[in-house]
Amino acid sequence: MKTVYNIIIADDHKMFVDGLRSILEQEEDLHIVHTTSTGEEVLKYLKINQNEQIDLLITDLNMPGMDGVALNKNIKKDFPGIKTLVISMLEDGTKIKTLTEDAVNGYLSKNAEQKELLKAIKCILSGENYFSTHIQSILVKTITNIRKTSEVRLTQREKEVLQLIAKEHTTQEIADMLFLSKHTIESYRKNLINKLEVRNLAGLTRYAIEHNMI
Amino acid sequence: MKTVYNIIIADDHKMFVDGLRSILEQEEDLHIVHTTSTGEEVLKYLKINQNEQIDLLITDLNMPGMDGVALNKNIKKDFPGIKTLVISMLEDGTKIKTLTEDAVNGYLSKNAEQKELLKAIKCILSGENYFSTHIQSILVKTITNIRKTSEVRLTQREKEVLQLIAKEHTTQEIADMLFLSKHTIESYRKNLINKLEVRNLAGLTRYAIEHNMI
DNA sequence: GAAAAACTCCCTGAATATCGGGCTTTTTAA
DNA sequence: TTAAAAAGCCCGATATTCAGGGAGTTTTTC
Repeated sequence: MKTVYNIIIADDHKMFVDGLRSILEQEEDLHIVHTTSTGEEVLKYLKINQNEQIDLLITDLNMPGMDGVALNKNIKKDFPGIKTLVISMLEDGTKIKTLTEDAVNGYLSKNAEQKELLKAIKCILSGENYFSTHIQSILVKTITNIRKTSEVRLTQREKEVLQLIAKEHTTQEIADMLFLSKHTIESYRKNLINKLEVRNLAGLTRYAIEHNMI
Repeated sequence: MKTVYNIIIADDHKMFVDGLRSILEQEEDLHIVHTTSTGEEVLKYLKINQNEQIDLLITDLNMPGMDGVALNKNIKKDFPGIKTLVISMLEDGTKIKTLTEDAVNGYLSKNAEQKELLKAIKCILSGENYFSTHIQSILVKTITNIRKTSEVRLTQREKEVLQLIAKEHTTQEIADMLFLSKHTIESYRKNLINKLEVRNLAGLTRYAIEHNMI
């Protein structure tokens, strides 16, 4: 008896999907049943074709609308039987971390070789997870880094004030906006400078932008 | 007589190269003679194999080391007979503009269809340039936008000062670094605030970051 | 229910930034 | 080539930020 695995591909870069298809079509036991360019379409397809047995979803990370992270989460919630392999341009540690927490089965960079792609797919279909040593090291780095930076967690109020500071508002203005004394805002400002280990307003602004708070 | 066109592909995403190859291999008149993952390799290959007639270079925009923009420029300088087609993930208006100024023959987004890819290649090989209407509109938008923002062009000195300001340096420090009076730096600061139409240090920092000057 | 964290407010002096001027030199364009 | 514009430079007055404290109230967390 010959097993054929059913695969769905989600990627808004059609050229990439075409490439992926031509690679997978060379394998006799891999069958692409559907390709979409958004995460929403995948879920819609699965809901309509519940009778169809899908084994693997290969998805891009960055897509318009529902991205790979959200899609993976939804899949694992509603269709836990489907394995997921995320393939991405970038090696975004935070997103990889979230994906692993959501039980993704593998992560591959788009600069991986054809050989590695097939290896990952085979690996996942046989029940194991696949993460290259490189991805693993990124994951570890991210987790340890998060642990380090999570010590400087800001409170809601602090975030609020920081945002307004970065938006060029003066202390007095912020005080008026939040119905607080200007002394209070000055305290926040001081605390933020301490907590974030910056020297001045420029540092605060940079922090705010880098943590996309504006 | 049957013409076969020789093509070189440069992209650090091997999976994409594989996909591209399998698409192009279906065409009888297209022949991939070489694939590389960096721009430097392309130039090296061309220098060594001068006798070989290359018709088209298909290159990614974002690559480690020499990127697509620099590669295109070098190709057009040293091997003006070779047509170039840049394929990129992102639709970066500024880079597209630079590319057109450097006589690139076509620009394609990676989310283009297989059909469009072949159309673009055929178009370029027949002597025309290929830019989709979408890319054209981005180009126009970028150019008009540049014209708009070019009114607030900063001098070299201003950029230098702005950078240092955004890096949390105080006026005195910057003055020391640039061997200028602190009053001078204060003037720059003032002028920058005027020119960039911001209110304070936070605005300057944001501008610097948004125009990736740090 | 106690301890910790968050939130609020206040003070002072020193440092720094901001604003409104004006001046000379270099570059650009009519 | 010669004005006009831009770049580079400086000053003083005022406003704001920064650093160092202290201290009471409310909310979370254990």
